[in-house]
Amino acid sequence: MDGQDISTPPPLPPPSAPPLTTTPFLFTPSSLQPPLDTQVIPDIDWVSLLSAQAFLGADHQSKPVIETCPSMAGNGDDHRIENGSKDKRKGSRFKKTIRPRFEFQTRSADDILDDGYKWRKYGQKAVKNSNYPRSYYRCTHHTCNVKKQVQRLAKDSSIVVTTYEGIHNHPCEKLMETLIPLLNQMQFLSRFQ
DNA sequence: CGCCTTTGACCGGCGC
DNA sequence: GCGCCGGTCAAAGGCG
Repeated sequence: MDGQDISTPPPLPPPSAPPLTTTPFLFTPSSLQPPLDTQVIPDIDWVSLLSAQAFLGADHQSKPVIETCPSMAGNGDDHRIENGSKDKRKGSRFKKTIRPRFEFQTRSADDILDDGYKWRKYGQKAVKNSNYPRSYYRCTHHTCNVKKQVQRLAKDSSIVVTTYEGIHNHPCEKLMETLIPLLNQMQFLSRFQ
């Protein structure tokens, strides 16, 4: 368990909504090098993705849907191994767990996509075989430990590769702001059917 | 003053 | 065992 209470209402919306502000949207996981033991679902659309993420919210640990990879534990639980630590570093003392992970590409001039969540950058690294650094972000919500990585494609610098890892355990306020008037309108219209 | 980014150092995993 | 590499920490500085 990653520390979040998955018995209570599943996270609404999905861990990270598709970037609404970037066009055109590309989803071409097959063009990427999947990390480790990832399972890539080709030709995924966001409708199925949203369904998948809803499912992940209900039972993401036993049945990761999009991609999985060994990763540092998180989402609230501290999985640090407590033996003989010389320093207080967290990253090096987490045991591996499986966390849901998926990635997509967008063609955008901006590295940072407005996905409705608030992120804090905690690192940047130059990676091999790429002229562009990889940036590491963490969700700023205090109980949420979702991370994302952002990197431009070496072959096409206009494409940004974003990798999300983990499940948000809190609602996306921006998305709710958008959805609530829509839901109200749908309720209103449904009375005439 | 609080939050954020930047950046060098550190760590574990992995291949040889 | 060693070196490379990716991921993370945390101090320092910037900004509103």
